[in-house]
Amino acid sequence: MLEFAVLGLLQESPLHGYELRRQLSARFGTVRSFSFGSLYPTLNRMQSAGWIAADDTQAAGKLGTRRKVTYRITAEGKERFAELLGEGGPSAWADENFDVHVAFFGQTEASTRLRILEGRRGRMEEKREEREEVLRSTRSRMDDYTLALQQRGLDSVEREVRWLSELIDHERAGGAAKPRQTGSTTTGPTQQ
Amino acid sequence: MLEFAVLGLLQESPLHGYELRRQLSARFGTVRSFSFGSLYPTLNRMQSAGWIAADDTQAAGKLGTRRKVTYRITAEGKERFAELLGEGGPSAWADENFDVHVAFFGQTEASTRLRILEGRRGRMEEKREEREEVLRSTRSRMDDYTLALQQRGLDSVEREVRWLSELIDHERAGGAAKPRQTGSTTTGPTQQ
DNA sequence: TTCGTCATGTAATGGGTTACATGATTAC
DNA sequence: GTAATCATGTAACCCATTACATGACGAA
Repeated sequence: MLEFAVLGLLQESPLHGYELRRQLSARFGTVRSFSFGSLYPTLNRMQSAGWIAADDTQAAGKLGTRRKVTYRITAEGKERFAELLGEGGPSAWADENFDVHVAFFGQTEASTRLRILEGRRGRMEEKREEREEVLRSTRSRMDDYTLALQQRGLDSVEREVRWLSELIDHERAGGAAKPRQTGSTTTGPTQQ
Repeated sequence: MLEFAVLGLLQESPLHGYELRRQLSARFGTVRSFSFGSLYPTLNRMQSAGWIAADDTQAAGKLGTRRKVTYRITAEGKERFAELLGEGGPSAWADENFDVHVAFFGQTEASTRLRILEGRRGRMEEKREEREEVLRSTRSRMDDYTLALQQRGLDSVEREVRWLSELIDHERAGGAAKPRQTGSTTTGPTQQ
């Protein structure tokens, strides 16, 4: 996941670790933001694998002091990224990966985009079913807090299904207009 | 987390591992459901710690064949659970723990409940601010997919803030009526 | 008698975290 | 000159997962 995100960002432009992490939080912060303790070792691994390379054109202000290791993607890295982009199976619509895949949809083939969105929707529909069943069968035994939690859970799954359906419709229509949120987040804040 | 959830469920009634996992998925499935590979070792650890005990009243149908190890909570386990219930600091409103805490709010002190809800809201408000800032500053450079993702992220954070505010209001009012979802999930499905 | 599901467990692995350590650069 | 933040890295650990292995029980 980190690997995929890093390749995607470096595909756009070379970056050093610290800055990379900032972009990571901004772009994928919906999901999580990574710690340096996992970022730097990952960068080293990826370099060993040949997917990225350190730009040794570093400032060299004082002699010997290398700071700011800027990484760029290599040809092999681009290949690897393309491979990951093409991944349209279940792993692509798993919780940990889905958001990152969507973030790179701009570079993903249309058919793969559709597969991922539909796969994700299918999975969310299953989840909705499960949640509905739980609510149906145990509602009476639940206290108010558990109930509130369950309903919120169900609600957010339903919302995701709707959101996905909108995106899918746009895909099928050719993806001309911008897909928008179900709620009107942008127009008026916090009105219910 | 698993530990906390297990103690809470065993507090209600003794259960064996397999059944425990089912309840876990039903009650906390909003967050995640655990695999046996983590459940069973956890049960053994908790038994060693003295928080739970295996009921060896198992069926003994054939001699020597023990199946269905039913666990019950011990006095020490109850103490430990109470300790976890009382935890109202940042760890209680972290993503991984918050839902479980809410699920056990029925057994949590009112003041702790409020602390957790307000702590969570504070954190979500920060997150909202961050997301708004990202949208404000990079909207123009974002493609449609990234934008859709970002807006959905912001929307769900805003929703959580509203949900928390409702719960907090109910807490302050004495918690008489059932706290409800913002959207009308229960009344009419899938109308926006 | 065989298949599905109930039931328990282990081993290897993975993917991250926190805490720690170090030092340069910038702003006051 | 000193504090904040930029910047990189390591080591110990944690909590989970997957894959594997085993076997009882009930139903067709």
